[in-house]
Amino acid sequence: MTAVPPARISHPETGEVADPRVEALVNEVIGRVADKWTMLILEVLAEHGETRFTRVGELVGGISQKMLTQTLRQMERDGLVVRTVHPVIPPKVEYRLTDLGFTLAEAFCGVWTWAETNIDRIEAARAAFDGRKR
Amino acid sequence: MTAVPPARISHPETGEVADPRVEALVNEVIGRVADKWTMLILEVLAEHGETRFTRVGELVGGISQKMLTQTLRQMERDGLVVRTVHPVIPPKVEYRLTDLGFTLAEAFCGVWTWAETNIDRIEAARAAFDGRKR
DNA sequence: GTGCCTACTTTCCAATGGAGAGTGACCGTC
DNA sequence: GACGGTCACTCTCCATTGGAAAGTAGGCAC
Repeated sequence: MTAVPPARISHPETGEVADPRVEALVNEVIGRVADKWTMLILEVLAEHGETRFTRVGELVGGISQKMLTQTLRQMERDGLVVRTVHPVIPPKVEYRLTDLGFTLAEAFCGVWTWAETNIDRIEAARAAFDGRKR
Repeated sequence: MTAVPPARISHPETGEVADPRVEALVNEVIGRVADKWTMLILEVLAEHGETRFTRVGELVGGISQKMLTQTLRQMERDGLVVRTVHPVIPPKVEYRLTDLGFTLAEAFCGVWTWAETNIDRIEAARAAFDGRKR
């Protein structure tokens, strides 16, 4: 988190950044992590702290139970969340971000604020595009 | 890009951030933009500047033509890229980021460096998880 | 007993994504 | 003048993914 490597953008024609092995791995990680539900869950866990299964689903909104379980499991496997099972009846399972998860949430924070500040521009662009083409 | 709103994370129990209408719109935008191919294309266009159709495909790697056209069209509609058709034979179409696209690329830059710096931690977490469960 | 609670799991079906072939428009070669 | 090549798609077929809804487990209240 300290010692951020030099920017990876804004230098066209300057050659690749690193060896292709790392490149491929990074792409694989991006593929896993840059998914709608992962981002949304990351956000609610960052905002609400330790949260129960169904509550996460409510806060995310519009997610099916299948995808909720699946995404949470994936995130647990990648070390982004910790799953705590309280052996009570009825069952109680809580999820919270690990340090790693938190750093990722911070990284995504920029995208979030970008989305907030640029919604109008996107909608304008869409309207212009749709108006032009049809 | 100026006047970044206060951080949206790290304050559990502090109540929601804004009105739910904006919340929903932001989620919709995130859903569109936080997609594997969009991120990857954004990255190559940020790094390589104006680029031709097939070249983008090569640089992204592993993307089908269908998804390439589809994602580029979507990005064009959202005002992230500009599509320039040179009326020559054989056809030549170039794509480049708009200012808006560039700001998004910058926002994603944090995720990129996060992925680079944390690959080892993710792999370790996965190994631990898989070892525990099987 | 019958329900109810929660966190899943399973089943079924519709939508998405990938592989690969086809298309159009023209040019250069034979 | 038929033939192949180039490039940016577009179309078709099929496997995988994702959503909706029902089922499961296991004990507790009635």
